[in-house]
Amino acid sequence: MARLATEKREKALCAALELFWRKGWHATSTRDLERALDMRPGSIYAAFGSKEGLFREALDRYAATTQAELEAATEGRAPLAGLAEFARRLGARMVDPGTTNACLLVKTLLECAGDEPELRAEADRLLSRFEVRLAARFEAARAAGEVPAEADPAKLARRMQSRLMGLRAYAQRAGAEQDARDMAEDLAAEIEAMRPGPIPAPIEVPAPG
Amino acid sequence: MARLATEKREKALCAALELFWRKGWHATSTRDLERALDMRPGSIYAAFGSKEGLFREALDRYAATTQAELEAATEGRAPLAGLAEFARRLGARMVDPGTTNACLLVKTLLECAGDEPELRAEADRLLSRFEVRLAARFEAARAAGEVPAEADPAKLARRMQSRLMGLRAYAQRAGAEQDARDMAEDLAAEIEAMRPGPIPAPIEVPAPG
DNA sequence: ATGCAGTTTGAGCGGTCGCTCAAGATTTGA
DNA sequence: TCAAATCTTGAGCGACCGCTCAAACTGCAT
Repeated sequence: MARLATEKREKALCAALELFWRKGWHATSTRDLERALDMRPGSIYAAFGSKEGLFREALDRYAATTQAELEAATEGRAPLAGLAEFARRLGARMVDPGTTNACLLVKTLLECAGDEPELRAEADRLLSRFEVRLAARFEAARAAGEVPAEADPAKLARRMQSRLMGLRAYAQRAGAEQDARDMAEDLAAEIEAMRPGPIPAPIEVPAPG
Repeated sequence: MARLATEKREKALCAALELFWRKGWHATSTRDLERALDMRPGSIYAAFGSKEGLFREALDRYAATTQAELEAATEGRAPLAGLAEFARRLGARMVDPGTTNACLLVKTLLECAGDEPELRAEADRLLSRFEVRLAARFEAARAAGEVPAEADPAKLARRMQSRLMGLRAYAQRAGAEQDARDMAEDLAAEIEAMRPGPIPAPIEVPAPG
């Protein structure tokens, strides 16, 4: 297996990620990839082994990027404030055409559930790893007294993960970007409201306007 | 275009729905369908026109079934109680292998976002129709005084839709059925808690045990 | 029994898929 | 300068894709 110059390989992987994210695993053909990476089939197979190998590397890269975004959002903030900031940044990134608003890991989890158990398992593993990071932040929140000592960080992480999955999937609907941003803001506000304050926040906030 | 005996056609459509739901649009081949429907290609094309025609009919049937489940869950209950019951029933149905725990409309929305704009639009339309039904229930809740008069039924419906999408997608993870059931119960409880009561429910319930 | 309209059959079409590999191009080291 | 090592190229393989259609089959009125 050949190794391209690191820089070129990175660029190719980035282009593959963009394509897979937009079109999904099955709908992306090797011909599409050849065009997007500006590489001939032999070179792609020398560098990445197979279409599946390239996809797995793209998945890993995607997950690493998302983790880095979590680090960036939480760094230098109190635990709950960091998690809220992450939700807000996700919302702010929701973009108009919407084909890549949903999480690639979720798209893969749903698309590869029927067959392709390895790809499904890989997406599952990466989602799990991210959830562990969320749980660590909630554990830090507990240690800092931001959430009750009896709260279960793993459960809170699960709930937040599920909420993020939902709002990002919703954002793939036509013209739903603003709605998704609102939901991200709601989620962020709910996370911040876990910190005990003078007035318990109501569960349902009346619609503005 | 030929018309099969209604009964046989229904059975074929049901088998196609099951297969499409499990494997998704791209991964389901016409050979798979021939096997599952026990029909030869000519008969399938005479009855449904094309693979896409069959898929659209399956989508419509799926959406109609889901709407019927909403009717069944809400019938004879107060608005909020009915919506909570629907969430609970969805949770109770989460099943072990998990390949069909996610919503077919969401799977289609995500899988067909890149190309296939018509299928994406069809899934979008059916999701929108369901959301309108949810909004009607929340509007009934407002009329009944179960939620504040200033609440926005459309926004509440959007939020619930997004939550359902999230928990059902989460349920496609390996071994996540119980977690999904818990989230469905949480959602149901939150919906019921919108009704003003003597004690405002806290946003975060400490984990049991 | 017979003719006919409607239905089902399955071989197989033109095309695309993921992928291979011999041959050519490029880089490397002496 | 030139041969060895390495990387790139692209024609093309076998398999499978969605789909067609002439032929065989079926049910029914006569």
